[in-house]
Amino acid sequence: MNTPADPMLPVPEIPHNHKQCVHDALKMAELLCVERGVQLTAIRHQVLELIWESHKAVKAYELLDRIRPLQAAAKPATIYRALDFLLAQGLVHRVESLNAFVGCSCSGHQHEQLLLICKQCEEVEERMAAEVMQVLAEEFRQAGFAAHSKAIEVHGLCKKCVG
Amino acid sequence: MNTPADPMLPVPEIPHNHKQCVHDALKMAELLCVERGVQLTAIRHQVLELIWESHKAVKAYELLDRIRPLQAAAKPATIYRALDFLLAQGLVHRVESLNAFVGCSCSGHQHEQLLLICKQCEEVEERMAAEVMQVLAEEFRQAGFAAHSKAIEVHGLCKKCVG
DNA sequence: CTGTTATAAGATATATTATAACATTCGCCC
DNA sequence: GGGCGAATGTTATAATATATCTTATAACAG
Repeated sequence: MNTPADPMLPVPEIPHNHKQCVHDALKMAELLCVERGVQLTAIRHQVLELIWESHKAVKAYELLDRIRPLQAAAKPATIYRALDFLLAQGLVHRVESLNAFVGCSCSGHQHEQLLLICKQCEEVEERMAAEVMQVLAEEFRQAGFAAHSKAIEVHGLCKKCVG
Repeated sequence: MNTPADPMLPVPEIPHNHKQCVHDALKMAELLCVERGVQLTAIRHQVLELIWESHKAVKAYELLDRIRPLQAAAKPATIYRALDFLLAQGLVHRVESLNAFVGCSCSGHQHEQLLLICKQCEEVEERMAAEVMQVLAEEFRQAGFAAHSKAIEVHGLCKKCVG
């Protein structure tokens, strides 16, 4: 079942401490919002926390269901407004191809990202992929195209699921 | 209003003969369907033709409105089924980020594509971008990711609109 | 021509995703 | 504590997509 270690791959995976991971993301979000003078209100914070429950992309109406224990009166607009805010602050990404949302794992920087979306476990890995972005930029230049969007989504099987 | 010619850009644009362009695309579609032993039925042909009316990405319900003069009884499923077929045959692309559809300009080949989506004129340019795909493949290897999807969508301003 | 099988299309209903519009409340500044 | 803008509540509806069941047609063998 297990494939032998690939000599090309660097260090073996550090086991993922998700509690820590979420904690860091939330702390970072709080910090950034203070810095920027915008309000990470209770609802927005809760939505962000719900999104970070896993690394899977999560749907708006799923968030709605999951926030109801905390916000009994929540309506679609409640979620979409929180999402609008979080997207604007770069704290989450919208996964266009899934109509779903995922926490941004490097919220500090404005950046282009590559999103690797696993069809099996549904987790989304975010990568900077500087070289890809650079080659893309050259392609845009050739096409005379002024790119705005900054996310590239690719579906497939992640390392854990491809085994 | 006009920007001077950019010395980096190759030949000036060949004026686009859209009638020819559509004709070619439809002929190619007919040929491929015969080759593959699948049926390009009247509805499917009409939908493909409607999609090719422009190089803009077109919405399913817009197609529905536009096919009604020809197919008075058309319902959402009519369009979605035709689209499913056309997508399966690689004759059109789904633009995930717009929930819209656009004709595939190189239907013959199975291939990876870069879709340059103009925010202003809404046209979609399809490019092979071999080098981009190659660098991406290397990135996937590093991530241990087995990519399935083959389309990359980028929003921005096209050559005509950026001027 | 007729029966058989597979595929396509019609028809209805409903699920899912997202926004509009307007009212109300909250938090902050003065 | 009054005014202002941001945030949230509330209701309604728009836009996108699929499920399911029925009916029709194509293709082909006998």
